[in-house]
Amino acid sequence: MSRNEAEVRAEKAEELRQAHINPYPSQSVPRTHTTQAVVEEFGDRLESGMVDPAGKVLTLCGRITAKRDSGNLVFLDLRDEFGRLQLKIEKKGVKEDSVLSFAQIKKLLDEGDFISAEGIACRTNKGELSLQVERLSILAKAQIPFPDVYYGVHDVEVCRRHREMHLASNPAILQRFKLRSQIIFQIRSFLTERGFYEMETPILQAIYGGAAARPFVTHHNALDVDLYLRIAPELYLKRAICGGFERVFELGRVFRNEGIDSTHNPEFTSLEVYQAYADYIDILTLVEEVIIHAAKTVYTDISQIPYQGKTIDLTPSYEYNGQKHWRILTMTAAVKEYVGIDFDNIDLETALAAVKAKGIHLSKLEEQSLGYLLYGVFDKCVAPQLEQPTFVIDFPVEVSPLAKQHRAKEGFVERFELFIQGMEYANGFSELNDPQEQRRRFEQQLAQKYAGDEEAHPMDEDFIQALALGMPTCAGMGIGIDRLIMLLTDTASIRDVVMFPTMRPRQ
RNA sequence: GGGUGACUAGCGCAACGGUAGCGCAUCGGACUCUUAAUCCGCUGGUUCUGGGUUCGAAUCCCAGGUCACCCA
Repeated sequence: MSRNEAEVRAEKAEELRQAHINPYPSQSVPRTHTTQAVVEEFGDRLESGMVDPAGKVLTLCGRITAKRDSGNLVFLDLRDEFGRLQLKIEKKGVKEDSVLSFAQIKKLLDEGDFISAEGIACRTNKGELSLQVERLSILAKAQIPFPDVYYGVHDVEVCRRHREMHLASNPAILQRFKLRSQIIFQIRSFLTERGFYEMETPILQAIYGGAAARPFVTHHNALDVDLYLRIAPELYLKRAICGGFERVFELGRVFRNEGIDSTHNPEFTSLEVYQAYADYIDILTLVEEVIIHAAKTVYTDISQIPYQGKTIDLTPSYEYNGQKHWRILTMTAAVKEYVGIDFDNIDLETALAAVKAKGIHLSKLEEQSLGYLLYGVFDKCVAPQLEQPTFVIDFPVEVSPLAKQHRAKEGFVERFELFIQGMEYANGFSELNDPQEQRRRFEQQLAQKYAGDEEAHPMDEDFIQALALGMPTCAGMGIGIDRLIMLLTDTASIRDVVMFPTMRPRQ
């Protein structure tokens, strides 16, 4: 029975211990240079075959990603977060007081091991900038085979279940998640500079709300009550506005108990922003500003965002009320343009016949009223066709229980959604602040819930009481951050911008 | 929820009804300028799981599992 690689590596760790070398030491490493710093300091110096004449001793640390052994000379590739540097290790060059002897380096080190190396910058005969190693020690022994350096890990299941392998074997993936972090930082600082305060509202909620979705349920033992993981922070953020905050946001995780596909993960990151004394066009403008600011952390030219073979243009060039925006069209205009049915001048019976004549399949809910029908037709037939950034505005009141009635159009609310590449990126509206009207909306939602709509909004008395205390004119918006990061990192699946996506547990 | 496809050594793949094989890695050996190092040699398998058909199944059939993609 032969040993597998994991057993071999465990034995190597044991052999280090036998030699009184801890394969997992705890001392901090006095790093003087990252791989990048070595390139910056010596990159345009040193002739081939030369060693830094100043003899400056550098200390680097990182992970071995390749080992090339040619007898009394061994080359290791050392990778840290910033890049790669070759270590040149000559038998005669390793000092007596090195933690690992030349023989131990050859025999006991493998790809994946973390090490620290002390030596002098040099350039090999073949011209590669390297570190001529004098002392080398182990920081952490890797005990399973390191992903193939040349091929990397490409099995999507391994990449997602064991993201550390994906990251360790593929610098481009590490870069994607660095960008994610930078984008989120930029969004936070943009809003903070604009006077928005970041809130931390409950994730465990007794009544979930703020969106149309099914929640995850959990149980609090001491209170002996079921609690829901939030599907949105909306209602609490508006209560903060009722209390006197004028500009608030929350950037964090929300949870929706629904299927998993390339644009849906059960937990995802949302940004919600509320601004007092603003209306939906003001907050639509803020959506543009936030997304453009985020895009500028990645691209200098926002008119040429590459996404899955297409090019997205984020330049606001559509004239609306004297301002430049992304394309704006009302939902009825959109349906008229893309489907050819004019919902502004039609009754339910005629509309139903027209929709059915086009072979569009409808749910019971969608057959109930002109509003549900309009939204259903838009959602199925128009949204998937909106490739360049497009705001669709003025939604039916039936599908918008938290939005304020339209100032001019009966049966509609002041609401928008942003679509890019047929996908919803943002949603916002002038917030309903009339407590009596809010109660009526919740009651209508309850009626739908009893009629079988599992995503209908539940009644929330605490929220109505907050509105009764008074909420100023106000508008708010939400952006799906994971989808935005997909767009800005040209990634096809949400599961590859979420570092550890939800997967069915093994066994 | 429905459809399609994938699953074989640590990794990447082949064998398509007739003895499970190749490359890389691991392991042993050689080598002071390699960089997917090279050269020589040796290991390594519940072919996702269970059942069926067959003289014989990785291969065909049925059920299940995981994943991916598409549709609702």
